[in-house]
Order: sequence, then C-alpha cells, then structure tokens
Amino acid sequence: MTIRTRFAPSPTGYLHVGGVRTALFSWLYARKHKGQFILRIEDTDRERSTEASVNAILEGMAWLGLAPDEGPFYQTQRFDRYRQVIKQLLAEDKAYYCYCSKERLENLRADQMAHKQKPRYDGHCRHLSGSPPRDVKPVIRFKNPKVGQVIIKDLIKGTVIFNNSELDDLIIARPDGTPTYNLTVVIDDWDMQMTHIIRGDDHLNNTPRQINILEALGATVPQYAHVPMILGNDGQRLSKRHGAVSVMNYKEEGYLPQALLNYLVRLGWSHGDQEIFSRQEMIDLFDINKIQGSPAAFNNEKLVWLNQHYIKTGNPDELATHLQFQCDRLGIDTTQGPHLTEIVKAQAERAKTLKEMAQNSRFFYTDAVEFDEKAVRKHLKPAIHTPLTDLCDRLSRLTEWNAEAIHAIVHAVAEQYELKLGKIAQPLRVAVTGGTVSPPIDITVYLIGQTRSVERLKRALQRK
RNA sequence: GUCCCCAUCGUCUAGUGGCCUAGGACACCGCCCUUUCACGGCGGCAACAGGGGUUCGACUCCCCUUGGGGACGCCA
Repeated sequence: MTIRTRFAPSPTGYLHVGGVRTALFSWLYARKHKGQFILRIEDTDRERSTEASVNAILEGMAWLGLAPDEGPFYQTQRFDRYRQVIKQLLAEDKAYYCYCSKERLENLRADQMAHKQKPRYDGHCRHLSGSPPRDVKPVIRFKNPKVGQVIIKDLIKGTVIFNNSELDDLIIARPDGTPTYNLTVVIDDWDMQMTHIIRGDDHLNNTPRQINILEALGATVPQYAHVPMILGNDGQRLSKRHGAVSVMNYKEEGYLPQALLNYLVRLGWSHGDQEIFSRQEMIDLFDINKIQGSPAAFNNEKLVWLNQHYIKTGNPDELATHLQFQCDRLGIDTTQGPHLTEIVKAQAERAKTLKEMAQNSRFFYTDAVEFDEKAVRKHLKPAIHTPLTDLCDRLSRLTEWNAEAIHAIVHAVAEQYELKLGKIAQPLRVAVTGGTVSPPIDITVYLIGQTRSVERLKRALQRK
C-alpha cells in the first residue's frame, strides 16, 4: 500500500508555524515511505477564504521546499461531488433536513449549559413528520449513531474512545446547500485515498464524527496521528500575540528555511540526542512513534541558535542569495564593492540572522559611514594621529592589496610606535567602519578596498 | 460546565522496571582563547507535579488529586 498524506489548511490567514510543523511531519512521513504528499486548500468558507491567504500558503511551502506530489486541490472546485454525497446520504436516510431556528438552538444551548451539560443538538428534526415549514431554508444534519462507541487507534495518542452519546447530529450542509468542514474532509480524504491523517490534536474531537460519516459512506477509515499544539512562551496556545507566527515573517527576519525546519522537527520529535538534521536525515530518521504526546513551547532562542549554526556551516554562495534579499530590503546597494559571498565568509561567525548580517555589513557598500561618537571619542584620540597617518600612508602605497599585506602593515606600525595591536587596530576599525565591531581588521580593510579605506582614514583624521 | 488529550531542568528533550548519585541541547553564569564583535574550548547552575498502589526494585506500569492544553459553530 502506498502511503498518502496531506496538508489541508484553510486559507483564512497566513501560513502559521504550527501548520508548517504538521505539514512537515506529513511530508516527512510520505517521503520516508516513498509515498505521496498532497496539498489541499480547504476553502469552503467563502466568507473568510482569500486569495492572498492561498498565495501565502503556496509561497511559504515553496520557501521551505515542502513541495506536494499532488495538488493544490481546492474544495470549492469539488462542490458537485459533495452535493452528490449529500443527496446519497439523504436518500439512504443517513441525513435529514433540520428546520430549527437559530434562536431555538441558542436557547437549547443556554439551557444545557445552565444544567452543566455539554451543549449539543437534541435531534429535534431527526424524526420530523408531516409537511415541513415552508418559510425556512433547512440545513442538513448527519444522523450520528446514538449508541455504541468510536475507538480510535491514534499513532501518537494511542487508543482513544468516544461514546456516541457524547456526539450529536452535526450540520453537513448550510441552507444554501454548501457543505461544511466535517463532511468535506471526509469525502476528500476518502476520494484522495489518504492512508494517514497527520494533523493538529485540536481535531481529535472531530475524529469520531468523521469516522462515523466515513462508515456511513462505506469508506475505509484511514490511520490518524494527532500532533500536539505548539504553545507560546507563556504556555498558551501559540498565536499572533506571541509575535511572529507567519512563516514569511521568518524569511523577512533573516532566518534560513533549513533552520526553521530543523527547529520545528525537533519540537515534539526527537532522535536520541541529535539536534542537527539535514533534510535527508530528517527523512531517513523520522519516526511517527517518536512524536511527543504533549504540547511543546516555542522557544525563539533555540531557533536563533540553529539559524546561526546554518549560517556558519552553510554554503557561502547560497547564503549570499539570502543575504542579497536582506540587503535589498534594507536598501543596501551591493553592485559596487565586494562580492556578497566574501561578506558571508567574513561575517558568518558573527551574525545570528541574515538580516543582522546585512545591517552589520552596510559599511562595505556605502561611503556615508555613520560614526559612533562614543567609539570616536574612545579610539580616535590625538595621540593616535601620528601612527594612524603613517598607517594610512603605508596602505595607500600598498601595491598588492590583500589581507596578508594589510596584516603585516598593521603589525609593523604597532611595533614601530610600541603600541599593543588593539591600540592601532581599533582606531583603524573605527575610522573605516565607523564603529567598533567588524570582522578581523585586515579582512575588513581588504574587503572595503584600498581607495575607500584610505579615503575613510583621511576623512577620520580630519575630523579632529 | 461536559468530553478528550497531556505532565522529566526556565525551554526542547533522552529515558520503555534495575545501566539514573537522571544524559544531551538552547538559554544563563564563570574561566580560557583573542586586534573589536563573535566563533571555539573547558567548567557550573538546573528537573522526574503530589499522593496512593503493583513489584525484590519505579522517572518508567495502574489509580486518584492537582496543574496545563484542546473541543463543545450554519469556522476549519
């Protein structure tokens, strides 16, 4: 049997990191077992679904490299099929029209709550006789079994039992005939031959209803794996108020897709003590049985650590493309100056995100260097003028412009004026970068270039 | 309120009855390295929610309590 999994988001917002994690697990499970991963857009709620959200989902999945083998499918394009099933259910007396007004339902609910009961439909229209009221457009409800129980063998939660008496007759079609979620998922998972449903455990309570519908339809019940929710740092379910939850937000903030994926895969899943997983390792080592049953809190510090890890160890050319994206966003023109790959090599060990790297690399590309006044006061004192002038002079006469030669000059000047290396390197750094932080001074000066470095040194010397 | 799920360091986790005076990672704190910032190296702090069982022996199995999360929509 070929394994088939799916990711089925509703396009009512942005692609959320929680959604990405379940998508990742589904994708990994399919990849691992040489199966197929399907993307399905659940857009039956036409009021809330937007094209922008659909695009955000597609864009996010593409950025992360979680390509579907089939789809995206859209539920709004399958309405004929849903109508057909509803008709069949009605004909087989497995569903019925309900004419209850919203007021009646509200009163019923309030009454049940007052009596400390779980609010649910009382089956008022289940056995309607006589002619129905003509002025109301009815909804259609599924006839849920009244007795017995539904036993779910969940791959993550284990055996979960629900009594049918806890369930009610859910609405499967609105007055305008459009189908609702619990019906459409079931039909789609069936039609699309899903073997494993990997989704958030907020759906665990929907599962018995869905299984009952599946059985009424004579469909095969798939295997379920309910993944726990992701919590924010306050232990509450992760939401917008915890900050960045949209995947594209992470791209904008300078995170690498691999870092996000690696972070997410380790959130609720583990393989011994291993922390770093390449894409291939994730696929090879992924095991659904090792997914934690308890919810996990999102911890940005660890994501940052992973991001830095991938910046340090990643391919400089590839990282350069990500850095270019950040430079463009920050308005840094990189057409004049060192190649971005060189910047990546020089900065990799001192940036947690690509955005930070871009911000800290501005001085390589713009002559409008902003001086950190505090650094100027501390390092560009009158006493340093003579050695610095000498240094500037030697740099300007250098014929072989490379880091080694620059290194030698800095050392020579330090020795000549009997200064500790830092006493000459820091003033030089402030003069050419404007601040006290940069890659090693010889590399920094080399990358800035001879003309620019000398000009900046002269300009700094004139400041006094 | 009812039903469902869950429970090891601050956080992510290892642990499937003896290997645990509970291991790793992030964060945090020291020290070392060092021309800045970092990287790196070494070390430290820090947890089995509580109570009953089962057992020769429980972090591991069972029950209860407590705590947290979820569901209870003509949303998905």
